[in-house]
Amino acid sequence: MIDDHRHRILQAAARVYTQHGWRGATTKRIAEEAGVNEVTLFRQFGSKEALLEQMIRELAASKAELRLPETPHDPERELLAWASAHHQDMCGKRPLIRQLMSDFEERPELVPCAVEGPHSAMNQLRRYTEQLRTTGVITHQDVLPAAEIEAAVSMFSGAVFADGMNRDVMPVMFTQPVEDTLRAYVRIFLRGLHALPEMVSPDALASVTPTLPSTSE
Amino acid sequence: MIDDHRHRILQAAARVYTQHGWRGATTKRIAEEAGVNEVTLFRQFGSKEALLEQMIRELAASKAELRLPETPHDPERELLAWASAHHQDMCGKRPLIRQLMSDFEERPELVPCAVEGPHSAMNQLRRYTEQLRTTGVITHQDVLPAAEIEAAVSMFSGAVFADGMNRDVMPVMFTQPVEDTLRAYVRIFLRGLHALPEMVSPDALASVTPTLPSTSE
DNA sequence: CTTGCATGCAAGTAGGTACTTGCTTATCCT
DNA sequence: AGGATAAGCAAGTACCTACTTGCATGCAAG
Repeated sequence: MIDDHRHRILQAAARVYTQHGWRGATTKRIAEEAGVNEVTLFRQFGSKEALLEQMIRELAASKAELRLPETPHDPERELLAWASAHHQDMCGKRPLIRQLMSDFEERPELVPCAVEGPHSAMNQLRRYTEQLRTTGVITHQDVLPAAEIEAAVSMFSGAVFADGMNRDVMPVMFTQPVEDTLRAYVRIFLRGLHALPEMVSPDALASVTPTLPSTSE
Repeated sequence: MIDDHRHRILQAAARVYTQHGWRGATTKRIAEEAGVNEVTLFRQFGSKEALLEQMIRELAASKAELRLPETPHDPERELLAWASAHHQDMCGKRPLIRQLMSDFEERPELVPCAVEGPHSAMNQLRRYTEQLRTTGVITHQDVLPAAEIEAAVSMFSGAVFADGMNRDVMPVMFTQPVEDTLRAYVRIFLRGLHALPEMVSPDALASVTPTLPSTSE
């Protein structure tokens, strides 16, 4: 019974915080939303700050349930699944994320727990990409600097993040449906890594030119 | 004198709003920050809402002063300049943008004016990319669907946005310095459009294989 | 010189905020 | 049956919030 109350209060706090932010999430509103007396809230959590912090920690801990395979088999399909899962997860949490980011200025202690989810997601992508390199899916590794691989990873995950965060408010900037867009992101990512068949087959290519530097610096 | 006061109040409002958000930007704080009496603020602007709205409209109107050339000459250099300018512009407004995005839930009327800047920036990039296509810098146009070009544009600008917004709170996710990262984004973008020399020269390529579909659908 | 006008200052209004206290009621465990 | 525990309710505290009012001051144009 008591756990049930705590749970309901935490859920109510999440809804109210998501809509109105830290300052707008008044104890009165949260109590009404949870259908409990305002005093109960203080008896259970001690203070508004403690309540909101616990709620945020719990919500931030939940992340998209998707593991990229240890060894890549079908990169396009697997990366699309990764992108879709995280895009969807982020769309669900979008208003919460927006409120959180605005609170970073006043409550920097929120940063670490808010950042944990995206961080682990990106590390998964990093490891997967490393596997692409070691298993030879990425051709021309010799001329592709490691920094550029790293940048491709952050570019890809950054684009997924930006799409999820901004699509609702800037429809003119995201003209294609989500799934098509993500598919294209995956292809551009892979092509950026030389992990997609280029306009000529790798075998034929090797016989034509030895190795051509890809940079023009 | 009176315009000077209005200006100082607007600037103070921007600073306070940036730090504390809409609810935290109290008239008392703004007046203190501006060094004027709180009553002056009401006599000049009528209400807190009117003041903040005007301030946001003015700030959102200012955007990075950089025009991509009508006809591309050195895409890598020009796109890097574009990305750098907008990244820097966004870093300057980062706390403001974060607050704005959190207010979208409660004050949707802010959306249009907040979105105007990024929108015009992306349209510039769109036009420039179209020029890349029509002037033939983008090879293999025949096999590159228009939707994928559009996705590349939103991927590139999304990545620049995500980098500018998140780099400060997630240093582990952005390991390389800004300038290097943006340069890599540009290269991956161009490679994604087949606008960078591939591992084999286009001439040699044409003689080896006729045209190979690039998609695996 | 005096008539406006923008400002400062002190005070007040009406409501909201987090949080507390004292008391009553319902429930569960032994 | 009895005693601990958690909940509800009404009221109150001390402070903050946007916003108003009345009055005194300074300054600039007629």
